[in-house]
Amino acid sequence: MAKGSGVSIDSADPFRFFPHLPIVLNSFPEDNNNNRNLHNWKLSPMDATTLNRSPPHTIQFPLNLNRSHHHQDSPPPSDDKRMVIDEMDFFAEKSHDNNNNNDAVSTDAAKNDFHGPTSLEFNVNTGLNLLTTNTSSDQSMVDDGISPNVEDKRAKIELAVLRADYERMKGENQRLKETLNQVTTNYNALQMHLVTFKPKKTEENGMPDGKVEGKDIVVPRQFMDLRLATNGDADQNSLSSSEVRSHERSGSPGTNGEVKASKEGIVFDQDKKELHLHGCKTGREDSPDQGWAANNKLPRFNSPKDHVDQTEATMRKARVSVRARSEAAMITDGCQWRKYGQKMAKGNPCPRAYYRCTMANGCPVRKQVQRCAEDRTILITTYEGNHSHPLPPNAMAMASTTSSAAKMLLSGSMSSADGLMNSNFLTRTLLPCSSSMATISASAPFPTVTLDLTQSPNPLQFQRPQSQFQIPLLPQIFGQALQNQSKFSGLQMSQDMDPAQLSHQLQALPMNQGGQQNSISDTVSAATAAIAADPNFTAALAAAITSIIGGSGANTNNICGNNANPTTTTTSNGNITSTTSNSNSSFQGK
DNA sequence: CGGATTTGACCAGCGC
DNA sequence: GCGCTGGTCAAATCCG
Repeated sequence: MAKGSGVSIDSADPFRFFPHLPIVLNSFPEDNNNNRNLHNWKLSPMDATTLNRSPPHTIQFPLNLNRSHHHQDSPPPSDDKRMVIDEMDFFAEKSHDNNNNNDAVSTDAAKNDFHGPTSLEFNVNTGLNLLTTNTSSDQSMVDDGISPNVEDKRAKIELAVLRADYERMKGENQRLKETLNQVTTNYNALQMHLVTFKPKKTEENGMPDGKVEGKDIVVPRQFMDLRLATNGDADQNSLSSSEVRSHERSGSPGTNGEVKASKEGIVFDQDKKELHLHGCKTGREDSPDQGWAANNKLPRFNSPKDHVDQTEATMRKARVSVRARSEAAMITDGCQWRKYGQKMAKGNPCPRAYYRCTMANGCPVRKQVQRCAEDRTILITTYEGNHSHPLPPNAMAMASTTSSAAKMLLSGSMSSADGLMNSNFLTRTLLPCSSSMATISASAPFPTVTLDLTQSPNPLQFQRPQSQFQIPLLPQIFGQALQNQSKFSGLQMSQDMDPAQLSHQLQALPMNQGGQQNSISDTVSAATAAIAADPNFTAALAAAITSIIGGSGANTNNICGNNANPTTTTTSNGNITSTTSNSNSSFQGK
């Protein structure tokens, strides 16, 4: 337990288990029916995803099916696969999409989609093409040698009908998928525009971003903040950082202290040093200047926008640490990091590495990576700050999760009358099924949410074996849950805060920082909710979400999900994945 | 050669 | 005021 450094993360916190993933897939009805196979393969979901976007070589299991397809000569796939049909279909579709739009002809995809025996059969016939063909093929299958009876014809017709339905369904699924993709792209595009224009706007207005921004978007504001932070402009405003610090110490409301004060104001407003949103006591929390906190000191708020900024400042202060088993030096979260320092932390023989996001100039996000002293197989990654730039799909999961957790943390703390965080609230929020997947460190200098992916689920919780692929989804869902919760809590807070503040806050939530991710996740969740009603689309939706979120990364390695992360691209270590296999270290990927 | 990493120096907050 | 600690900077070094 390192002292107070935000790190308390390490061991200080009573980590709780994170019954992750399993839930996810299981939640999908179809899984119950089919997925067993997938689970066995451990690839499934991801595979599906990867299939969709990655080149064939990445696909292992599915490909086989495809091959079978391609090699029509080869014997039909085992019946086992039949079970999976539905899921595969979706995936297939994706792959299909990826491959091309040419349904009819290449139908490859379509055929591929059908891994099931039926599919095969169809495929063989279908290879030629449409329903008609299929029918014919069907005939061969059905009739073989038998005289064409009325029944046969009926059967054919039925098959044709089914096939038609199938095609239709496929089409729908595809459309849904396209819609999701569209939304995602549009969102990213908007995000980019915002990032581009926002600064100008605020400057032009000469207004404290507050208002304008508030309405428009929060992201920009962050951006502004970030710039300030990075540029060290804060000082320009009036006081030097040192001055600020001195003020803080003295307890003067101005300067940096203002940030806090204002923040607090959001909640209680007064008690400056005693009660903080964070639930931390004064001491270190006041040392925003330190390390990561440096960002916090930067923005000084004199304008009305203050409360908003304050909120964000708070956000930046909030930290989210992820504990995961990994042999890799660092988990891959989809972002690009640059190491800028390494230090030995007190109480831990393992050095702590400092990284900063390099995906965009001035991105304030930083992370610390350190192995747990007690169990060196556990890698503790602590994130702080919000990205000031759009994130790649494969980075969204983690970013979304962390930002959501941070929001959650903050909102939770704010809502609490005494300034203490309600860990139960948070934990419950995270996942209904889990009561202890996340913990909040009240002792840490900064509010810290710890997501422990190293522990096995609670005995009472899901025992079911987990498969790796589940992991990827978790973060997203997890993040979503958090987000929703945070929003929810935000609403609740309304009671405690003034309308203006609330509005800002609410506005901030969606777009905030990792904002884009939030939006996306929101979008996805919304779509999910809408479609979920129809059980028939559950699987499709699952596949779509998976592809967009986890798969988008396109990292073949990503099987591991973020959070643990997906070791995406570069790093190669997919370890984490296994790591997450909370169920046990057994998986540790190697 | 350019970018990333390493590593010691430096700064600031905190406790004594 | 001093020492400890966390965090950052930046020159030196490494690597592709």
